[in-house]
Amino acid sequence: METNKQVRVRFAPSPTGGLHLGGVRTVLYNYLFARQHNGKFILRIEDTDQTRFVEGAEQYIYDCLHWCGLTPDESPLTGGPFAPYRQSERKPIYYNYALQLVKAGYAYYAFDTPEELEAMRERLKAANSHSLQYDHHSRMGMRNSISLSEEETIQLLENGTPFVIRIKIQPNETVICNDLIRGEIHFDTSAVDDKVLLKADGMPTYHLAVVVDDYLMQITHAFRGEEWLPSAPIHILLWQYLFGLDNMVKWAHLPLILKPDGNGKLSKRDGDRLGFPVYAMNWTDPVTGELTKGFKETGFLPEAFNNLLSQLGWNDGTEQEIFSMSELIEKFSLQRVHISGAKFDFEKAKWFNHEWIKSASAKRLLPDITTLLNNNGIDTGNKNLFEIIDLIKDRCTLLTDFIEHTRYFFIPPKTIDVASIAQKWDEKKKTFFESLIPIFEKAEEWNSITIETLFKAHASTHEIKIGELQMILRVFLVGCKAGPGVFHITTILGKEDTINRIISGIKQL
RNA sequence: GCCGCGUUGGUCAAGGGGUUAAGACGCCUCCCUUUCACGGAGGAAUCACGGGUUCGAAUCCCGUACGUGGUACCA
Repeated sequence: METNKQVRVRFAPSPTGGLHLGGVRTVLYNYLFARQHNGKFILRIEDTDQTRFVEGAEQYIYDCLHWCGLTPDESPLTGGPFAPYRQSERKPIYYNYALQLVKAGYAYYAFDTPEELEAMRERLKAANSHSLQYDHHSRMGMRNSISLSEEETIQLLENGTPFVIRIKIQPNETVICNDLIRGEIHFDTSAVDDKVLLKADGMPTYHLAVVVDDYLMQITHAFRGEEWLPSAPIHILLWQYLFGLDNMVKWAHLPLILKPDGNGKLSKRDGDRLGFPVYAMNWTDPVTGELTKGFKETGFLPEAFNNLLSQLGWNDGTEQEIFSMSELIEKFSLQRVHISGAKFDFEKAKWFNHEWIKSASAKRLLPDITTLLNNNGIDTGNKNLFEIIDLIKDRCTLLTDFIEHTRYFFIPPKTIDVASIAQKWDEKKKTFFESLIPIFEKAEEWNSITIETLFKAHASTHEIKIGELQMILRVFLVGCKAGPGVFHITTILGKEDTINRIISGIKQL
């Protein structure tokens, strides 16, 4: 074990649109691990499938990582010592390695057309074969450099016949994946198929590209979703054939994030169906124009998003659930990453956000809230938003809740909830409020304590219980029975606004 | 079908031979507040099943069931 090697980890997404929360969690774990070990976090773009190119998808990934604060040390954007970091720009590299494998007898040319492959599967299905794979059973019946004579192969190659390069899997061998999270996993190569390594367009498949690039970019640890586990033997064999097992990355397969109801991997569709975001940020499909909501726009704080993601598959063994980024960097450990998948619970996700909003300073929240309110037609210019945020943040689970909870500070209620106070309203109370106005007008100081004192003194001279009066005042000011202490509200509203709303309220009853 | 992985309340989970099987979310009750929250105090609810091993199993072993991932010239 080369313990002195600098830790280098990578996130290698395919830019096909949207960034799933599971992807962000993979980024997070990579990032935490890199920071904890003073290593490097690399972003590599796996764009080898040219048929799946999506406009803007790569930029979107940068935007998401930026919002989350999980920015890579090396990427196509920032560059780095192992550039290029976009696989489409590394195309020639892979061909040479594929060729090397063919020469060594670990891979071979295959000339089968998609139709022939389909026919093969049909044939195997009809024969009741328990494997429908292109493998040691079936490859002799196909058109490839193993089944064909050398002359035929050369002829086909010289004729420019389209070909792929497939790995040649030897049956009856055991490949062991030593997973950092799950321990030893054994695979019998008899059940592994001859996967395509190099496609007919000269691009590598994922299998070849990860191995080659992880080696070339000196990656030390490879974290990826559990869905990759079945193809691990291919990658391990490739490492063995190309670069040696001693140089191989250490693998860690992360548990899946499952849909809340039923079972299966959480997908964008589940979010649409159940009404919660799955992507980090809003994503608009450039072709269909369809918008998929993101956590950011739903009103999540990036601190909360990272925090909740960190707990979806890991905990530190104590009762602590709220972690700052620096705590996570300090405490994260692969040993405590779970083995089994977790169903995503949006209620719990919101709880995390609520906790972060409650403990956030008004200063931290101010820029986000200002933008949010302004975008929603609320002019915050003449009021102390700082103070308002402090007053109401406890009742905001999502950032977007600030709209509803701050609106009445800026905009007088058009109508008030008459029904909630109508029964308590009588001539005596009307007189009380009418005579309250000149008292307020004459008030020299306008703060929560003096207003309350004035109000209560006036109530006692009228011999009315203050409770009901406060409720009425609240509805006059806010429009409904909600919000923080009513005298705090009058303070922020100011004398003029308070009096105007009382006058307006009396008129509506 | 075949191969891999998994299974502690509704959900997230701690616990890895002896525990009254933590805690959190959600739900319910009460207190605080003549509002809504926040906060506080309680409550209901769990080791998939069957065999072993053991004085003793949620914990170790083997089966079974169920779930899930893969089985593309997608990643």
